[in-house]
Amino acid sequence: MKIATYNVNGINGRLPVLLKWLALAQPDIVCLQELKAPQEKFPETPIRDAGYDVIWHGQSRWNGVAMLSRIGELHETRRGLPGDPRDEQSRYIEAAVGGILVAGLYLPNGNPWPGPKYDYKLQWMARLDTHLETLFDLKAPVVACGDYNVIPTDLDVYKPENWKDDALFSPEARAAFQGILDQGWTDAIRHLHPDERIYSFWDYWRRSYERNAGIRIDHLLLNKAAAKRLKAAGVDTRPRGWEKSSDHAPAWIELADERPKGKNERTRRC
DNA sequence: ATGGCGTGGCTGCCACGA
Repeated sequence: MKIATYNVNGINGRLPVLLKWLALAQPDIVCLQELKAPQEKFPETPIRDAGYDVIWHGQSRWNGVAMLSRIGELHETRRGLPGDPRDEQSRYIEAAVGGILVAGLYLPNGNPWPGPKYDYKLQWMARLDTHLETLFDLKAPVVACGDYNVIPTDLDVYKPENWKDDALFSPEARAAFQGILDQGWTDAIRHLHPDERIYSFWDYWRRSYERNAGIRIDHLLLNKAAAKRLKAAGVDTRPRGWEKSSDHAPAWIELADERPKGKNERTRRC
């Protein structure tokens, strides 16, 4: 089972790129961020025509998250991150599908730092920490993926000194991300590639992608049951080189199929 | 150090992103 997270930076402007990538990569479950479309302007029909069930939480101009599945119906368990009823930004959606629980999130950018947007980011991360703690111990596999807008370590940024004053690389944001990992979550890409430079975002300007001047901010976190099934993880850089691309590329994992139970044990041994 | 580019919304710009 292949699960991906992709910040599309505008779902309607990006639809041809998204559909081309879905056909190419054939992901089973996809979380999308930065739809930049109100609820009624989400392109539901072309996505369903591509073979996916879909749920989404839109917002005019900014934010917006969606989830796609081609392995069965999405059973939505939550929209909106709990912990602040006054928060009206569309940044969190959660659903059960195919025996696993998937959370798709778009963590606030937080720039400029310091400032109210930065405060909102840290508050949002504290709420995420609280909520993910309730999901970690579920018996079922849980995948919490999305644009975290956090560069976890120096290995995740092409030139750390350029980012030292940025909210994506602030000590507090990094500590908050580490705090979530300390609950026991596995950063899938880093776990399988401990020393490799892997990026998921490249600025549009200064030929950043051509120079591979990127950062890794799109993450897939796995609880114990999900980590046990982790087979592969990476970033699919192909669409980043296409015309009219997002500035992000999709990050993905592959989970092993659920192990057959009971009567199949014997036949597997033969 | 600054600016560079791109999206969407409502009209010649502005807010926002990372």
